[in-house]
Amino acid sequence: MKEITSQQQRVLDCIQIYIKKTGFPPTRADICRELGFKSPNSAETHLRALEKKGFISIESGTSRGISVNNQNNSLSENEYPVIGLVAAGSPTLAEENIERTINCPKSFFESDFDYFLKVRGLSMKDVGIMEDDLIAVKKTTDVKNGDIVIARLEDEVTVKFFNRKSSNVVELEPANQDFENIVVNLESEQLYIEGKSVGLLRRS
Amino acid sequence: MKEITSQQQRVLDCIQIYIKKTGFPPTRADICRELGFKSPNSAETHLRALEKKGFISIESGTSRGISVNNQNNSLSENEYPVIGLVAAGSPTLAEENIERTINCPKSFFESDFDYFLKVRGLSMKDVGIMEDDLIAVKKTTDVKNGDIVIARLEDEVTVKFFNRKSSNVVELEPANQDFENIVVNLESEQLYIEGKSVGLLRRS
DNA sequence: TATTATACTGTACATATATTCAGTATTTTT
DNA sequence: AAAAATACTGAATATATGTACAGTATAATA
Repeated sequence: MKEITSQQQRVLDCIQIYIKKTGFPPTRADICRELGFKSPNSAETHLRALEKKGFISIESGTSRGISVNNQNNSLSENEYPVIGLVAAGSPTLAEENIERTINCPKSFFESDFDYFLKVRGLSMKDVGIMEDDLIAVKKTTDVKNGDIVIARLEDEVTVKFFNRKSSNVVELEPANQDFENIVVNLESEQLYIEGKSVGLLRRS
Repeated sequence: MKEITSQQQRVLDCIQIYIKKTGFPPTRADICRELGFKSPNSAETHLRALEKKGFISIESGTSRGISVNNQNNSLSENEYPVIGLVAAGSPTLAEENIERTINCPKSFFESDFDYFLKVRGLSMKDVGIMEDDLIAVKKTTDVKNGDIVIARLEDEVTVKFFNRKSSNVVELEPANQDFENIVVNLESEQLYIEGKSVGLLRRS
């Protein structure tokens, strides 16, 4: 995705506002009217530039055939995948791990997030994370002590408090007295931090 | 909103799928192609019927000028009020009780709901309802034993399990051993069931 | 320095598209 | 029993719209 110019940004904004307002994309003439251009070719050349840079797609020969490309992945802007049981060693977001998707506003939680993780077990019961709850997970390795993290240890994915004891030792702490702390020696064991919890959803 | 016929539903579905797939609404010819009609007038009459019944709007003289009216649609988003501390005796949804609103899809929880209630206290801790959690509340008095209800007892609003003991006695049961059951004798006390919990949201 | 990208005006035209009119037939409502 | 709604085919047409072509001008790039 190349850089967008300020005028092209104006046109892109205009398209998105028009769609939001009317439900369908603008014509070249509509864009001219909105932005004060006097020739439909002004809009046309901007559209071609936006298409070349990947911001929109244009269906040729089709009236109002403009669609705005969602910069991120194939998932539509507000569909978030729900990850259930993650198979050992497979990438978390692999298609076979996606149980279903949930339509949710992007800024629904305090931070943006990438997927929902369906909770198994009661190891975080004391902070109100129950079986089958959906944790909103932000993919990041930038976690602080006290964060609720989604960690992969060997072939196990687990949700725990993160607590770095020293440069080589991390403790994963449950919030349930029936469970014990997991002490990870980073020299002998591999610990992947998949992300951290930024919110929770329960649908019952 | 009048009743929709099955063919009209097919056309409406076709429009929504087309928009989702392409980013812009279909033409009459597109609808014919998708549904196997041989005359554009077949689509036209269906569109007129859908417009008359309020399911869509048509911008006349405008190509692809169809917009789906989602006000009652489950996909549409809505602003839901967040109710915090409810003043004694005042209606729950009175403006002064609304802390803020949250934009949330209508069909976000299993059942539709009316507002979010911000939880105070830990009386339902053992079922994972923590302080400051937001409970999605459906306004209803139709509750069953075992439902988590929002009940008003005298001037107190509380979240508890509902348990009808007899025609005149209801028990409100916490999910926390530190709290005690509230036994309500309906003959001597007034119990208002404001609604029941249909989901939970935590934003941290 | 030549070339390409950006940022427009203005005209023209083929065609994509909405929309009307004329029919036919069945079902639902009044 | 009549009227209205539903559910189509088929043809015709005005216009809404994409798009090419001809210019002008400035900034960025090679």
